[in-house]
Amino acid sequence: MTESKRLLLIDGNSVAFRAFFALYTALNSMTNADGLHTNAIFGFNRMLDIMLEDVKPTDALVAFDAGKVTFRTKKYADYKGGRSKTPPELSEQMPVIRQLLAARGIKSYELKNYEADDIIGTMAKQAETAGYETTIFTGDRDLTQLTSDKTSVAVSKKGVTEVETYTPEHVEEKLGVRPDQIIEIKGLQGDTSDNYPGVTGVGPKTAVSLIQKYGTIDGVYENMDKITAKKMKEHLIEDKDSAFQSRDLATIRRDAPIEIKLSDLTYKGDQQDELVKFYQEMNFQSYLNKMNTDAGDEDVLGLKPVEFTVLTADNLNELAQFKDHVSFYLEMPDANYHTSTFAGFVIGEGDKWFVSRDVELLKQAPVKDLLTSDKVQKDVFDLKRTYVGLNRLGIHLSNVDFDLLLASYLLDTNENSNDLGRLAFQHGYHQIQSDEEVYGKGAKRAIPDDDQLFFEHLTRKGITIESLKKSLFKQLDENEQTKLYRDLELPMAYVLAHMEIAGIMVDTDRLSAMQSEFTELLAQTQQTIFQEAGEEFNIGSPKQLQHILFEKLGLTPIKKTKTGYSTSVDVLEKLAAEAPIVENILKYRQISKIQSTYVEGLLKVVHSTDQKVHTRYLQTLTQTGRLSSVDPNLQNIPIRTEEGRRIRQAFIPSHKGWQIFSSDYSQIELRVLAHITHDKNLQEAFKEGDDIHASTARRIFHLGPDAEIDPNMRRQAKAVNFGIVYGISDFGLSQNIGITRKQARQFIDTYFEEYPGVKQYMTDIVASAKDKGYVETIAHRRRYLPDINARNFNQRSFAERTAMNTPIQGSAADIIKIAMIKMEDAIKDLQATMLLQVHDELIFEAPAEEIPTLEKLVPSVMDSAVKLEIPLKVESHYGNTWYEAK
DNA sequence: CTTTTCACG
DNA sequence: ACGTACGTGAAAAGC
Repeated sequence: MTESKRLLLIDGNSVAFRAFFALYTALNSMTNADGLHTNAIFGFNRMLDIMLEDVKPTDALVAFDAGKVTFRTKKYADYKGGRSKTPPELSEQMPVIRQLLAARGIKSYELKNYEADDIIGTMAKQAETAGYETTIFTGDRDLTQLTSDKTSVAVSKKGVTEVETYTPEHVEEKLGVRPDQIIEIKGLQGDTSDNYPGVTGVGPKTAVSLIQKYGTIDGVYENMDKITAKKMKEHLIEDKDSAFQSRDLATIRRDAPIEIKLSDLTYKGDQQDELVKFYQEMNFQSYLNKMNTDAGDEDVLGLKPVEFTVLTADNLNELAQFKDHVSFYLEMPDANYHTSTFAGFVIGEGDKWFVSRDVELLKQAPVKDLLTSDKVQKDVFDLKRTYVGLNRLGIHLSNVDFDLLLASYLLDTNENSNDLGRLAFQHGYHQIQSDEEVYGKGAKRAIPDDDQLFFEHLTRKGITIESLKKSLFKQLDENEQTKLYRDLELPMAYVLAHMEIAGIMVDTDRLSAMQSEFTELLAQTQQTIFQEAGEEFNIGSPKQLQHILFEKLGLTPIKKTKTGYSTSVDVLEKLAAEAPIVENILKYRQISKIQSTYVEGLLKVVHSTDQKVHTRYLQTLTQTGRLSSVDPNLQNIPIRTEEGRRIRQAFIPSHKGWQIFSSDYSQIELRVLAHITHDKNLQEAFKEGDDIHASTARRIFHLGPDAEIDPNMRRQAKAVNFGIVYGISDFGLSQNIGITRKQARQFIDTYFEEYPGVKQYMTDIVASAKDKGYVETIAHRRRYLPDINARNFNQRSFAERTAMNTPIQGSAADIIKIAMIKMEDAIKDLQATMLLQVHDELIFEAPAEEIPTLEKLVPSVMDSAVKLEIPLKVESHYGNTWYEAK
């Protein structure tokens, strides 16, 4: 060998398929002048770039499937039967992908009666003989059977850029068998997506263990006398033909009658003229100028130049030109905008953009007037962040019309990002880079020193906000989400900003006292555990704990995790009777959790300036419309155990003589369920003011109206009610309350008989989700469920449960948000301040003399937030600390 | 950077 | 037969 040859073999259909779905959300925004969809072509090209860069091939081939009929379908008519057909939006792109390949100097090939796999298998074999290094690129894991010393298989995982590369060692590590044994596994377990059966009752686990033992399917049948499991043996005998046939179907051919030779595969590289023409036809601006041609005036990344003016004290007055409208972006490099430094800002409209690193300028009249004006509309990215940032500079942002981040979140909770550039890309706008690309990531992330670079990026942010406004508003309108945006989420951003800025006072002395107390307790418990274990070890390490419990002390493992035996609470509780050490470990875990996460964690984030914690509510994160809380998370402060609950003693009012006041919705999710299902029986219980879990117990256990409900029945009924809200499964319920799956099934069946409206709703909502692809809340909040029609049972089941749960959890989130907006207005003349929201609960601080007013006012605002078919119920508590407000 | 565990609704 | 409850965030360990 004089020079090394590197061959790149690409599975054209499977990669195109991956590219299409990776950019599925961009489907409608990516079309060329002729209306041709281009997302798969674009994605394919991106993936191609990555592979070419990675492999630097001397030779390359893209193999395509020749059509539906192959030698496999001739042998087995149902092969790949039942597959939903390729979407027309993808089919139309397939021939164009071949044009792309031609322009990029790569040969494509297909062969009648054979699949792309077989072409690749055959070519890879020839290449091996000829001493080539081969890389196969595909979206299909089945091709990993072709790995060898000379051949690796790169499988695209998710998105366009993520790839997992398989070598024989990696295959063995991941699957537990050698590459050549993959077909044996497939023969036994079959393949649902290719639609061949294998052996009944044999799934991946069984198949792998059989092949590990006997090497091949032939080996299995030669050793039938050693197989003791009766049912499995019967199935193996029964399905013997099927096993061999399935293996045959799974086997990629390495001797397909291909008419091309290795020497035909030379990678010629980009055909400049042809490729320019192609990119122009596809409207691929970014690629066009990556090629460094003069076909446009963009830079290497395909970005058109932008113009900006650096704002100074001398040209401030130019801002007076903006009379009706500006886009504004305030750059704060750290995620936490309560403490972040300020890096700069951009403000402007159309082709007039002003930028600066000096945020002090914002305090000057012309800029400040613009931002606070009720006449000039502002468009931003992340209103709450911008509001809090400006508030720190003494500027009260007002009259925001468009928030790109918020609007985008409402349109699709799945495809959302806090990165303006990345989010813009998802909406089909490419004239900006992501922050990650410009600023870097991880430890290297930094605002560039280069003014030109930084200011251009800022300017593009302003332009991006302006450019996407119209289209996103239009989409909100089409989704009937304008009201949700304008009357709910946009006002919500201000309310949350006010709450975050207010913060809640922390009694650090109290926390410090608890810290010493827990340190002592932990030390004691630790010593006891070491004695019981007979050695010292790190109790906080699951790995070391496993060793002590299951190896040294010989306790029985109950549950496995990916890496070993589980030591979680439910496991330890079952083991508690076997050894006293277990109880102590549970105690240690509980205290050390409270100590590290709450006592020490909270002390770390108290602002030294005001002795308060200022959380950030993430308004655009959850899939259901709930808020989440970070830095610190104030939505998971302990309450269920007394030791933990004491943390709440450290949350106190910020003024002397004030109280903490809290109101929570009682059973809001079940009430929402009663409302949206219209179930008569469930509604009746709420209208009568019954104890809902007792009422459910009465029904599912068929008890008379006067019968006593014992606590255990009520507990079980409560679990059933929870299960219903979560999208019930018999397994889940059985696990939760420790009954058999059969009993759980019985409970569920009875529940549905007693509450037929609920049953009907569950059926309908799943059907509707399958039909429309999304579910909605009462305020038209939307959640798309791409997996609702998945062939994979687990993915599909998960999506179905989500379809049942999201309208309930999400509508409850809508309700409390509406209440919060009304609340801010209702208490505006009081000194009382709203501080926290914990999903179904609002927490305030107020002077003691206002408590009687709040006791009437707050519940009335909350229970009248929306009109449902059943009443809402609110309970209130107050005290000197959050702990006492119970 | 991922995994495990555990805190909340 | 599959392998699960729904929605979150933080800490620590161990790669």
